[in-house]
This record gives sequence, structure tokens and C-alpha cells, in this order.
Amino acid sequence: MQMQVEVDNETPIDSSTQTRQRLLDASEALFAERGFRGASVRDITQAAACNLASVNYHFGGKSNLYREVIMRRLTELRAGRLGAVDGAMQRAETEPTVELLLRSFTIAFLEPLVQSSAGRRWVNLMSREMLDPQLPRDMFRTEMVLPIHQALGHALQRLCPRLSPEVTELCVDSLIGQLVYIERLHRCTELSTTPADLLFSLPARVDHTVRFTAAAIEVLASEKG
Amino acid sequence: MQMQVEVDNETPIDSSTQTRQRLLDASEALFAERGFRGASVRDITQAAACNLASVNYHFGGKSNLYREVIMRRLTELRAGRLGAVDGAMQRAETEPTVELLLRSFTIAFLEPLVQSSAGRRWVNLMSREMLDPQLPRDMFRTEMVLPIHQALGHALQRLCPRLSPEVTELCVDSLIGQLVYIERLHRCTELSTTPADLLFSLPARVDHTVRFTAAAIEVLASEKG
DNA sequence: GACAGACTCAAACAGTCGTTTGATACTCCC
DNA sequence: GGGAGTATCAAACGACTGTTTGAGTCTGTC
Repeated sequence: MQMQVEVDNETPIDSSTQTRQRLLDASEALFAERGFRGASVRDITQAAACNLASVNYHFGGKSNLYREVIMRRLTELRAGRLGAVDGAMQRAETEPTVELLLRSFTIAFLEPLVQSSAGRRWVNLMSREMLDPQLPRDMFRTEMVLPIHQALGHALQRLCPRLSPEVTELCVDSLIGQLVYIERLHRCTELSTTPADLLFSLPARVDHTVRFTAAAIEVLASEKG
Repeated sequence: MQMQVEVDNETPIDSSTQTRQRLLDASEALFAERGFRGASVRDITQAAACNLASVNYHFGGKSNLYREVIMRRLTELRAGRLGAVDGAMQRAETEPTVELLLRSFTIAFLEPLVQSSAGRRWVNLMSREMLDPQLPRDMFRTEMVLPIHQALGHALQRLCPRLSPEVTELCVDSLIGQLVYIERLHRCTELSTTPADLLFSLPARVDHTVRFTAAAIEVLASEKG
């Protein structure tokens, strides 16, 4: 049962780190599916194929396990979104435009959330964390929301200098709101795939959102001059 | 302890219906705050100042109590939103415009949710119901989302005949997404009232959303022609 | 081979959960 | 006044919760 892996490392991947990893994976799925309170330690340890006491032995309690699950995913998602903004603004071959920026960000925002099961788990975890906070209150806001809003806002204002900073921020909120809602719609309709729903598939919604938002921003930018 | 109320009615408001009402009120608050599983029958009956067994006596169980709590609020919210659409389209004195329709609907959508504590409870209840469904899966969609989307879509298309039905529906989704997100932003920022946040108060966000959405719709309507 | 340390395990602890039970008070009608 | 029906109550039931405990099993080092 030991399944040792040969590595010439000072921290060998022995049964201990394997149990830790299995606990992180299993609890991420169960926390996303049932919430912090709804996912019992017994369920988690059974899904991870280890003993009931392992959670307390390896993490010192259910709460610490939950925190490590969240921390593990936060960085990569933020990096993907910030990278999309930088990439759209710094690519050499084409002049950056509002529509290209919005498209790049929209895809970088939605794709990880809807394409991978880890993304779907993340949305669930965040929704639950907002309803029943288990972590410091504004950690998600400080670590995730604000950096992304600022990056997109700055990029947008570089492309639309006539847009005031306040209106720019409101426009960013308008876009994020549409994207969050698209994720929710996509989740609700992905179960029932009627032919009519194909007209409102994810690529179609991305196209619409980019054109809708770019049109509004350009009108507001011309008004504000 | 009986607190009988004198009414010449065949169903007198006796201690029984008072207990039922207190249970509905108390459990609505606790379900919204802690969720269906998180709100224990002991908490509910203590908040309602009645015995532990009252929930099972009056409602036949915790689940039935929860269902009655939800049913009690659904109709009035839907009526308010549908009434705003009809009101904007049928008022005699002024010609209905896209911007007036959007403003009327936006205010009717947001005001009940953010102004009353019952509205804030409702948002919590719906968010929790979507994460941990206790009721038939698409009841909320059938009873609430679809009627409102259809009414707003039809009204919008009457004002913009050049807009295709598909794009109209996508525009409705764009608006609803912004409104849902505004409610969330409002809830997050209403605790910390820094002066900077006053620039993004609710009326300012309503104004922005109406102008932003109307601008986009008019551009899309002119393109589609 | 013996010891130390890391890891796993079944069992138990103390607490909460929703629901049931049987007794007790109360109102109304005959 | 007495029985029927309704409402409330404390108490208990069985199941589940997170955590602790102490014995047991491994690996690596001396």
C-alpha cells in the first residue's frame, strides 16, 4: 500500500505527501459540491481513501485543510486573467483595440471556469465562501478582484483616454457582471442541450458580450469628450 | 401566554396561526443567514419563541417549512418587475423609449432587493437554493426568470424592431447580469462606506447601467438593420 | 537488532442534528 | 360538566458531527 516513488529529493514523495495530496483533491471536490459544513471529515477521508484522523494529523483540523484548498487555486486563475490583459496590450504585431482587449479578457475569464472541472469547482467554492465566509473577509477581494479590476481599468483607459476613471471602473463592472452571469447561464443550460439553446452557446455569448460592451464603451467615450 | 386577538372571522388569528407566522418569519431570516442545513430547527424554534416540536406539528418537517418560506416571497417580486415593464410601455403621457424602459426595469429590479431586509434575505435564499437545491430544480427558472426575461425582451423588441429576437435576448441577459452584479457590489460595499465608494453609490450605478446598456442596444440595433 | 520518528488506524468522546413520543393545558360544542 | 379537538411542552431516540486517544505499523539510522 505504500507506493513509494523514487526521487533524489530531500522531501521525498512518500506515503505522507500522497495522503496530503489525496486529501486536498478529495476535499476540494467535496467542499465545492457540498460546502464547508456539508462536506464531513468522514466523507473527505473516505473519498481520499485514508483514515478519519488523517485530516487532523496532516492539517491540524478541517478549517486548515479548507484554507489550503482555496490557496492552491487562487494564484493561477489571477495570473491567467492578468496575463490576458498584458498580452492584449503588449502584442507587437497588431495595434491593441478595445474590442481585442475585451475579447482577450473575456476568453481568459470564462474559459478556465467553464472548460475544466477545476474551474467549475472554483466557482462553487467562491460562491459558497461569499455566502458563508470561512476565510478572512476581504481576502478574495484583495487578492483577486481588485488586482484584476485595476489592470483591466488601466488598460481600458489607455485605449480610451477620454473616458474618466470613474466611468472606466463602472464599465469594468458592467463587463465583469455580464461575464459572471454568463458563467451561471452556461452552467444552467449545459445540462439541457436543446437545439434552441445552441443559439446561445458560449462562443455566441462571448461574441455578443464583446460587441455589446465595446459599443457601449465607445459611445460613452465619445460622449464624455 | 395565549395572546388571542379578537376578530369576527371563521379562521380566527389564534395562537396557532401566530405560531405559524412566527415560525415563517424566524426561519426565513435564519435560512437566509445560514442556509437550509445551517439553520437548525432548534435555532428556528428558539427565535420564534416556541417549542422544538412546533415545526413538525405545524409544517410536518423542516423541508415543508422551507418551501412555504420561499413560496411566500416569490410572487410579489415577480409582480413588481413585470409591472415595471408594463408601466413603462403603457404610460400615456410620454412615448416609451429604450432608456425609460431600462431605467424603469432597473429600478424595479434593484430597489426591492437592496432597500428592504426582506429583499436582502431573498437574494441570500436564492443564492443558497442555487448552490444546494432543496426545491424542484427549475422552479425558480420557470416561475421567475423566464417570465421576466420574456416580458422585457418583448418590450425591448417593440421599441427596437430592427433587433433580432436572438440579439434581444442576449441584450436582456447583458442587463440582468449587470444588475445581479450591482446587487452583489452594493452588498459588499455597504459595510465599508469610504468616501471614495460614494462615487459608486447605487443611483450612480443605476445611471451608468441604463446609459451603458441603452448605448449598446442602440448601436446593435443600427448595425443589425 | 534496537531505537526513534513518521504515519495509519479503530475506537471512543462530547456535541448537535431532525424527528418522535406521551403528557399536559386549552378552547369549543354538546 | 364532560368529551373532542387543538396546541404546546420537556424528554428522549437514533444518527451524524469534528476531534482526541492510544495502540499499531512502517522506514531509516545507529
